Amino acid sequence: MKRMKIEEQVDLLMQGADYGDPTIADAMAKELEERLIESEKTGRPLRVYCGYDPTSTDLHLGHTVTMRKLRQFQELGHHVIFVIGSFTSMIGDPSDKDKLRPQLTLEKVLENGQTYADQAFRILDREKTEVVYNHEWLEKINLTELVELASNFTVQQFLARENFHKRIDKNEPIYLHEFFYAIMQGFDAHHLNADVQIGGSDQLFNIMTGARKLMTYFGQKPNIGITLGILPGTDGEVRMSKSLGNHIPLNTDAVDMYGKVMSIPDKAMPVYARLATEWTPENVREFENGLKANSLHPRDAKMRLAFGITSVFYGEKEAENAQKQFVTTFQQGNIPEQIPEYNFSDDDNLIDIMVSQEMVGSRSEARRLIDQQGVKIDGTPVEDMNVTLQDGNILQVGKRRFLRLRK
RNA sequence: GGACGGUUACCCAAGUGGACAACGGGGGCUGACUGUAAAUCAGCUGGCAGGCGCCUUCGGAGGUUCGAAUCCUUCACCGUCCA
Repeated sequence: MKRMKIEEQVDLLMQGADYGDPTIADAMAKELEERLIESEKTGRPLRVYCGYDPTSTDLHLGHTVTMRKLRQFQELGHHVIFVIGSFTSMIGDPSDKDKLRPQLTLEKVLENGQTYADQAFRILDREKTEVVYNHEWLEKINLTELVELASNFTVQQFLARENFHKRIDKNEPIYLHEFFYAIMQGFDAHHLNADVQIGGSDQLFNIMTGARKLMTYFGQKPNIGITLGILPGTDGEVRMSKSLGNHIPLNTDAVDMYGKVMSIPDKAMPVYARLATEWTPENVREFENGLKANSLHPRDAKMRLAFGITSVFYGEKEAENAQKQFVTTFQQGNIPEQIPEYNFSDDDNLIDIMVSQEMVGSRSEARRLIDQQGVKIDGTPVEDMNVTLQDGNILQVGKRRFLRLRK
């Protein structure tokens, strides 16, 4: 990977970038190319950073999109800085309007940050990653400095941002400190003397207007922004998020991850390929073209995708096993090799077991599923909920929940 | 400081005295079909019970009423506008 041609590098590093405006995309790609050339000449690695607000400690696939990008830089020999938004997350970013973020204590933030970073090291090279906390410099800014920083911006610039613009039209509140958010982020870039900043495409404004402007003001070369597309959740529509329940968590197992990827809608496959795999731009293009031309069967494509993503986190062996399980269970409708067992007694009836083994949420739900032919014993739908159970019976609830009954 | 509006189930969002366990959409679940847990179609989606019953739920607490998510009082939180 080390000796890639510059244009190949640019191609790889810009993969998945989304600026919503081709002019910016071209400009950024060009600047990146220049800086890569310069880096190669001088031997100075680029300083690349991405900031994370550790409000949740449970990472999912969506979080890994920017991390993977950092990883690519890392592999090309550049210096990666993992910024934990210890200051910013204490304030809370109100642009996520739907959730009221609790005010976290610094202690809690540091703790979360650590967990966060630990999970991130499934992707990043721990040895080569510098982890920093932005409260270390941001909390030292005094009012005089803040006013000075703020004087680089006009209200109109902020109002031009679509996000704010829309909210004004809809008569929704915009808090003053939301404006500071971009300034703080810009200050991070300045403080770190960053060459490249990674973020989601929702960070375009903060990076372009905030960071680049402030860096220029401080006499630095403005950092290059690589804003990546947003990974949709398993519904294929909206951004992946735990609270929406459409996420693919990292803390799970290979079988589950594989299955979850298989459940995304067909139309989401290209985005996943671009943002969530380790594939080269060439592989991705081939994948997309295959889908478009129908030369690649959608089911096989999705299996390739699921395999590719799962193997990043669990290795090829585990991914292969997950794939095998998937094929036997869902494609062929067989029973998976490994299923939990339960020792029942004569007092247990079917519904009791389903409830106590958490195969269903309530007795009513159990009844409903039986009505719907969704409960099977040894492959036969249960008609009567008072069936006599026998040692060795396989109880199946829905498609995915299995239990071997033992007496 | 003033005027006005909001708070409904996992999410969004109807409902302004009885037919409301509460329209609709999203999500989730089940079934059929298939190309996979995709797409499409159909059903289900508070709990307990299981033959037309009971209990809990519409920001909190009280009240009016035979009867309230709907009216009144009060508290809390949120928002918009004017100053």
